[in-house]
Amino acid sequence: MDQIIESKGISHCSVFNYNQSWYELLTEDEKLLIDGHSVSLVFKKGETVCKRGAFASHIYFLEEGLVKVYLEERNKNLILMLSTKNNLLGLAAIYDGNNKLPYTVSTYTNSTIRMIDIQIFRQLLKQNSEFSFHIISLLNEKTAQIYGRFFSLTQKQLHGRLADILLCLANRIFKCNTFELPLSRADLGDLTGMSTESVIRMMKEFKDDGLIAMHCKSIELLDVARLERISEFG
Amino acid sequence: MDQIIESKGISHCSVFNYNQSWYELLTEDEKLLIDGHSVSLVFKKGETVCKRGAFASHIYFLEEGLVKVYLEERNKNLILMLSTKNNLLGLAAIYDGNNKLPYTVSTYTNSTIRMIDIQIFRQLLKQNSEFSFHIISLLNEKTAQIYGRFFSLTQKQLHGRLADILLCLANRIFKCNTFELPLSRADLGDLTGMSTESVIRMMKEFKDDGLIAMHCKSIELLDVARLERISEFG
DNA sequence: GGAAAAAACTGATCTGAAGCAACTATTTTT
DNA sequence: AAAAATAGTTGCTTCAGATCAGTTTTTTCC
Repeated sequence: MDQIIESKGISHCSVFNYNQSWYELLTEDEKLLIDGHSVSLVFKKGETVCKRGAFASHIYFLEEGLVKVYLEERNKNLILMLSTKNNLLGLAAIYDGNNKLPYTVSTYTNSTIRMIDIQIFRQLLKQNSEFSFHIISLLNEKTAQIYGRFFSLTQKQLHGRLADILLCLANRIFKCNTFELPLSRADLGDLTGMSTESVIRMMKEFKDDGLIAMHCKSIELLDVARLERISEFG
Repeated sequence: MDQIIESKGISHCSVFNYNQSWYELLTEDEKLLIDGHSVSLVFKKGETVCKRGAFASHIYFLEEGLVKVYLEERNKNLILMLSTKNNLLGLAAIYDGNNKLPYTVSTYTNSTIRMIDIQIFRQLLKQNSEFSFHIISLLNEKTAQIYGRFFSLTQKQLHGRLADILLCLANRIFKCNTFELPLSRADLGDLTGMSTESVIRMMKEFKDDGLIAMHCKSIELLDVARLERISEFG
C-alpha cells in the first residue's frame, strides 16, 4: 500500500503509524527502567499535552486516542501531523544542546498517553544501539512524510491538498473509506493550509462531483481513484 | 545567536551547519572502516549528486561546496534545504525497510563530496550508540529547521518569506551581511515557494525600501533589524 | 569577439483563494 | 428548556501573487 502511494510520486500523507515496537528492542532491565520511570495519563478531548518552546521533560507514547502535532504563532496554526495510537511523540526534542519542544501536541479525542522520563530515554538511546537505530528509522520515516506534506502544501492548490488529506485520513487514520471525523472544519484548514471557508466550499464541490458523501461529521470516499488523480495533478 | 532566533518564534532558516564532528565519536577501528569504504569525489557546479527515489547506496559528506536538497515533480521544485561544507547528507534514507532517497541533491558550486558506503554507516550506527545518539541529534536539528521553513512557506506571505531567506543566507551560509549569491532568481523562487517574477519584484521592493543593496549577484543586507521584523510579521 | 542561450527584468492581465458579513445549525451551559 | 456559545454555511468582495508576453542584460561557448 505504502509502496503504491510512494511509487506515484511524493507521498503527501500526514499521519504516522509505525507498528513494530521499539519496546521489544529493549532488554528486560531496560524495560523495567522505562516502566519505573513512566506514568500513563488520561487526557480529555481538546487538552494540550505539551507546548512548543517548553523544556522537554518526557517522551510521549500514545497508547490510545488521536492527537495533533502542530505549530502555532499569533493566530496562525499549522498541523504538522496527526498521530494515532502506538506512536512516540516528542522525539524531536532530543538533541544535544537545549532540548526544547519544537511543536505543540493536543488531543482530538480522549487519549491515554504514557509519559516517559526523557533522561531515561536518552540514557537508553546512548546505551542500546539497536534501539537507537530503530529510533533513527522512526525519525526518518516521519521526516519523509513531513517532506511530502511540505510539497503538497506549497506546490498544490486547494483541490489537491484536500484530496491528499481525505486519502490520508481514510488510508492511514481510520483505515476505512467511511469514517466519523473528530476534527472541525477549522482543523482541516490548519491541516491543509487553507481557510475554514475554503475547506467548506471545496468539500461541497467534492460532494457535488460525487467524489465523497457526507452528512455532518460522517464522511465517505466514493471515488478513490479520482481523488488520487486530483491529488496527483494538484 | 541561534538562541536569539529561537526565542523570537519559529525558526525559519533553511540551512544546516553543525560543527561538532560525528567522526570524532568513532573508535580508531571504526574510522579506518569509514576511510576504507569511502571515496571523495569532485562534482562540478550544477551536477546532480543523487536522485529522489533511487536506492541509497551512500551517505554523503560535503567536504567543500554548496548544494541544494530538493523535491522535484513535473515542473514544480521545492528546495528543502541548502547545505554547506561539513554536513552529512542522505541520512534520511536510513530506515528499516526500503532505503530510498527521499530527495534529490545537486550542487551550486564545485563541490567535494565524500561518499560513504551506506551499509558500513548502518553497521556503525548499530554498533556505536554514542555515534547513533549524535546522529539522532543531527536529524532532530534538521527536522526543527524544516518545521520552521514549513511554517514560513505556508503561513507567511512573500515579504516575510523573502526576508526569511535573505537572513538565512547571511547568517547561516555566508556568515556575512554582504555576499555573492550563487543561486539564480528561479532558485530563490524554489526556496521561498514563489514565482521567479515575484522574487525579482520583491527584491526590487526591498532595494527601493533601503533594506538591501544589490548589483547583479552581489547582495548586501542594510537593515537587518527591519528584515527581522518583516520576517516576524510575515 | 560575436552569436546564441540563458537569466534577469517589466508591465499588464487574470484568478485562486482569503476575508468579511450575515445567517443557520448544532452543542454546551445553566 | 431556554440561552449562550460554538461550529458550519453561503454569497459577495477583494487582493496577493501567478501567469503571460515581451524586452534587456548577462553568460556561455564556438
